[in-house]
Amino acid sequence: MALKKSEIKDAQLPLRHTASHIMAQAIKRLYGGDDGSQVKLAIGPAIENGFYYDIDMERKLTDEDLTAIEEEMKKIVKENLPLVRSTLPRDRALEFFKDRGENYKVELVENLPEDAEISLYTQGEFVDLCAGPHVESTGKVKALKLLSIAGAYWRGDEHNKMLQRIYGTAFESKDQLKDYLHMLEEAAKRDHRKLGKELDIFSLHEEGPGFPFFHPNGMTIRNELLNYWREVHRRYGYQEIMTPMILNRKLWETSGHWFHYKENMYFTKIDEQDYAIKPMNCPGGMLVYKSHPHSYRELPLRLAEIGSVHRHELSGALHGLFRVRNFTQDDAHIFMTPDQVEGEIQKTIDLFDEVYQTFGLTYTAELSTRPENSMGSDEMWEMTTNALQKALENRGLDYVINEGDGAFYGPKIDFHLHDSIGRTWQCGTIQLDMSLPEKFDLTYVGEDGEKHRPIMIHRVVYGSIERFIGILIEHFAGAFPIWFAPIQIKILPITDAHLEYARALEKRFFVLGFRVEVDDRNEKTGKKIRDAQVMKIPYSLVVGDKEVEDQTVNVRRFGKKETETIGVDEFIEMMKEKIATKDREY
RNA sequence: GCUGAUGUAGCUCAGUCGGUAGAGCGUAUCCUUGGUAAGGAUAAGGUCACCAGUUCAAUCCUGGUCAUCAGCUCCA
Repeated sequence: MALKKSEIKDAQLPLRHTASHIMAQAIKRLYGGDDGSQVKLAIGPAIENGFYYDIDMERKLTDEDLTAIEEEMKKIVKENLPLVRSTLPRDRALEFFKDRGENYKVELVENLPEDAEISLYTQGEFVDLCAGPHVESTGKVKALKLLSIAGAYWRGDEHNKMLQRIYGTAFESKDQLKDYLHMLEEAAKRDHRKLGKELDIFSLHEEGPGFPFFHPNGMTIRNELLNYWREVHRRYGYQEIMTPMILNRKLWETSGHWFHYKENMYFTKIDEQDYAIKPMNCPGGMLVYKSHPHSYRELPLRLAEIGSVHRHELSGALHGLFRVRNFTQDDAHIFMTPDQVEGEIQKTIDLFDEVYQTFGLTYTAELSTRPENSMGSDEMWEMTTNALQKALENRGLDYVINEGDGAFYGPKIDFHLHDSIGRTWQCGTIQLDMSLPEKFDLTYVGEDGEKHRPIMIHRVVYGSIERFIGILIEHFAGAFPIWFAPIQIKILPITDAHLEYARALEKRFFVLGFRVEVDDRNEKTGKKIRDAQVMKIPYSLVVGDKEVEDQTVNVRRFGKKETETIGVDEFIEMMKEKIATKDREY
């Protein structure tokens, strides 16, 4: 089933839209001066979880102002003002907003067609340009909260003036608001930057902004994810390659990056010649393909590369592991004949599906089609876009179509993962590329003995290992499945009389490849249990007189209060089983 | 990069209306040998992000730089 992006509507939309008008009205009342002209309104739409309004005023709003505005808004709700729709011809509307000094509204109206009827909504003394829809009166907004103040460019263009944007949210009932605020709290608790520090997974330093440092715990996660990745890709017929980090300017000129991606690249010189640090793996992959002639019999050729890339992202865009300047793509380039496209895309979707399911992540796919400034023939676009669409439909996936959102070199499918608290993350993508095979003059020899141009796709499943780890930290709230938990087992001897037994167990587990530690500190059991729980370690094994005598362990699973005494062999079998099946339950 | 905010011990934070700082956790040592979320004592730890300026004196005031945070823009 395909759905166009513009068709997705939120039931809370009218309510939140009205809330944004109420906020604008409150701000006008508080800071607008006698005629309201000291506050100029830009736009104020409803968004996914709330609403915002962009305003232009001298005074810089503070958190205290936010509280005052919220109070004023509650008054307006109490006044229960009806929202009345009216229309004006375009020239009258222009005059109306010019009189009030609302120059942003004037600009908005000017962009509407000459013969347009302009719709306005009035509530009490407040009138706003607006297409609606709204709820019938301000009293319907039963629960509202203002969340933050931030800067935003007029019309989203960084060359324009920066306005003040106030974010808020609104619901039909107080309970819904409470649930939403609770979800925000839960999200803050799971923040991978916080957990990454607490669980000693990674760190960031002033000495390298955007260049994450992975600690031993982080490397365990990384390596387990990559081991799994390699196992899956081997099964799906991929071969792994590695290409250099630094390559000559000539290559980047051929690929086009030297001209189109320069602001995002890092450069260096070797023997007086220009080199660039790779921001993408593709050009290197092209050289591998080109290193010898290919027959149609070799296709599809799937070359995978776990490649570390560097991109100079804007300083303000950096965000924990989600947005960094050095990240690792689980890249692959697949070269194929035109009639292999559909089947190969299907196979790729299967691979993605398998990987995401392993982590208990559901997803939605988005198909992005031809943009305005694109290269390649109409036939090629049609053929490739159809192939992507058919592959999606053959797999029975629900997907969203983003008209005109593809890359200039080809259509693409993006995979948006849904985490355990309902947020979505773009990770995997399958992009068709009609440009690079052309630029690098890639060929294969067909059945007819002639040279042909292969079709190529780029694809990543994890997207960026760094970002994916960040998502997993938040998805599991740091309580990872056994198979990639940094420490799987903590052995807690009750007194040092039991240390010898604990050490013997540790050795046995270590030999089996389990990640195990003994808490040999001079602390009470309660303290050791607490610390193991804080570190979210899957299994705490308490060993005392009873366990030594019976050769057992007392197992406490993370997050559970009850314990269970089982034989050591039984515990080992359970561990092996959970690891082998990548079980997400403890 | 832009707008706004923030930067004090390893972590989380308090504090000084200008006279070089404190708590809890963590760490070390000692006592305690304790059965499922924090046993006790003592100690070590800070150029108060960095660089200038004002001042008899700056962690505190002013300016700049860097980093982080909330957004915008951009994106894996």
